[in-house]
Amino acid sequence: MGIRKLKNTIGRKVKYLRIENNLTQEKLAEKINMSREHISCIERGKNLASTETLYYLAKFFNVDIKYFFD
Amino acid sequence: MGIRKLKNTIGRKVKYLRIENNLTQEKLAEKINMSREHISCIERGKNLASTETLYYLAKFFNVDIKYFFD
DNA sequence: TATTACTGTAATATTTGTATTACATGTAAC
DNA sequence: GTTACATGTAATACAAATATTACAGTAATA
Repeated sequence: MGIRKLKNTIGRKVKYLRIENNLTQEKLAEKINMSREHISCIERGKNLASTETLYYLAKFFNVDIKYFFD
Repeated sequence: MGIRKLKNTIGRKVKYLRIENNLTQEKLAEKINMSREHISCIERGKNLASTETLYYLAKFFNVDIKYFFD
């Protein structure tokens, strides 16, 4: 899998978890201390979430890091 | 786990996998297309490997991404 | 001792992740 | 149609990841 596909994969997972947990981008942003705009970019596959961000997302949603890479 | 501990944890794992596979920092750097200096920093916990780097490391060493996070 | 291989480390530059601000778009309810 | 909420998106700026270059240190070995 290349970098582009990786961004899309992670983006889909983040969006799915967010919706599943009934959170807006803004609420999620508050929870993990990041900007709504950046979450939007990550979900749309424009940006690649950093290691730190993925770590906190996994922790918050109580999923394994592995989940984001499938 | 905070960011500092995360760096150290990942660094230890990278070094362990590298030694276990009988590779020098330089050889590993060639394999995954990154600089030896940066691998050194990652192993010593000075830098945090990016999502992209962790992905390629996991692929190369044939381990799950989860491994790097304990 | 001299040499070779491996690693640490600093300085500088580039790229990318992220925040902030601002505005546009969409969508549902009223 | 307008109000309110959610999201897209662009511009600017900063921080962190990474490359490059250069040099120092350490250990093994001829």
